[in-house]
Amino acid sequence: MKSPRAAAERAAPITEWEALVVEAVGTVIEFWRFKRNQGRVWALLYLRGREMTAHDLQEALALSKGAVSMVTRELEEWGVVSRVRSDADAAWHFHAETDLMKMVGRVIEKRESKLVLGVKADLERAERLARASGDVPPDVLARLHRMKTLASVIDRAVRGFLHTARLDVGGAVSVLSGVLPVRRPRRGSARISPG
Amino acid sequence: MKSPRAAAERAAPITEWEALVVEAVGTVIEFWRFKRNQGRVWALLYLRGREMTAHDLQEALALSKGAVSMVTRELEEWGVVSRVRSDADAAWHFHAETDLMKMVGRVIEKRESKLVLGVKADLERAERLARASGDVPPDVLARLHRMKTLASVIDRAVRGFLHTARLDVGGAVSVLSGVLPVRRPRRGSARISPG
DNA sequence: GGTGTAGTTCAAGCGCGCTTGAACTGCAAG
DNA sequence: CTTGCAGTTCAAGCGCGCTTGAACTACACC
Repeated sequence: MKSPRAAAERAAPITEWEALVVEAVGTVIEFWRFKRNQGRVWALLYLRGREMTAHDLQEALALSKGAVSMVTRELEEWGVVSRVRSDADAAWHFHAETDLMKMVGRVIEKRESKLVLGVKADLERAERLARASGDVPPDVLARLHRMKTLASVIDRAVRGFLHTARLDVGGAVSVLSGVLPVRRPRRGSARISPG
Repeated sequence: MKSPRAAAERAAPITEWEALVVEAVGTVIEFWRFKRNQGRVWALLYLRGREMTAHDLQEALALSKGAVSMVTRELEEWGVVSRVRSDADAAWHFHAETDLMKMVGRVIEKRESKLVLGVKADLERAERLARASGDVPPDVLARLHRMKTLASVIDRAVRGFLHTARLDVGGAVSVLSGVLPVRRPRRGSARISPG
């Protein structure tokens, strides 16, 4: 064969239980508007806990060459996967970082900001136009104004969520990396298992 | 003509500023995984503050007959739009309720529950299978367990958000209906019932 | 130089959900 | 009964984003 090294370390085919985990993470990540395969790749890397080549990933997850390239690049940009050049092998090897949720939080926040800024600008322009036109009844203007208020309320609620999630996820990061978060006798946080 | 009543009350074509509002709400509602046209219809009904027929909506928002029928039925099922038979006209008239966010919160919560329950079940099954197979290294089992913990953490964060959002939106409802929310510095008992 | 493998890019294809519009029911007036 | 409008349904069409796979670059070894 051409590459005895790679051939020797042929990727282990994915097991049934690994597939369950991979698809579960894929489903969640898809729900948060990322690509399913991003979640699948991260999940497998994290689960196995050792480096895998692009080729390994391609076979284990039944992806095309191109898909692996795109997905890994995106995960790398977000800092949830890193790529190392191993000595024993000419190929790149990927391994999972543990701060998946930090990335999710960051990206969601950016998306939300963009959305909210656009909407706010549109509502304000609408209000200006409506006032300028002069023939808009006061009750309609009042409702328009209330919608702006609603937008702010929603915005604040989402930001509050992201903030809280970020904090909670601070614990989650530790959970993923194996470091136990400080046990606070808060609400039912007794879920954390001994390492 | 055939129907002098309807002809006389021809729907006012949508103005530029109304379009801005309608599209803004459509964008937000779409972001929350509802149909854009659901947001557009609700927004126009709410903004104008008076009843509109299916035909009015069709013209004002450039929708097809079928689309109006589907969208209004869905909005009705969620309780954010109601339908009344006017005396002056044989047709149904729609008008907007003000508790849009209550619906959004409810539906999002349902979706999230479904997702989380499925994921939890899958991860638990995976853990059982992995243990049963016997040849899974302990560190991998540990990571699998940690993923379950992460799932719980995320779940709790989302539920916290929805809870908070629901409360905040209690105020928002009042905002939309014109009743000013009481400025309570603390959350919790801010449930305002005008009736 | 040539050969082979690793990885990237992007136009074309595919899948999936939303929208359309024609056929349908129902009702009221003539 | 017929006519005409209001509203519903659903198969087919369309749009949009993800995936594919072939052509490409890059690099290592001979």
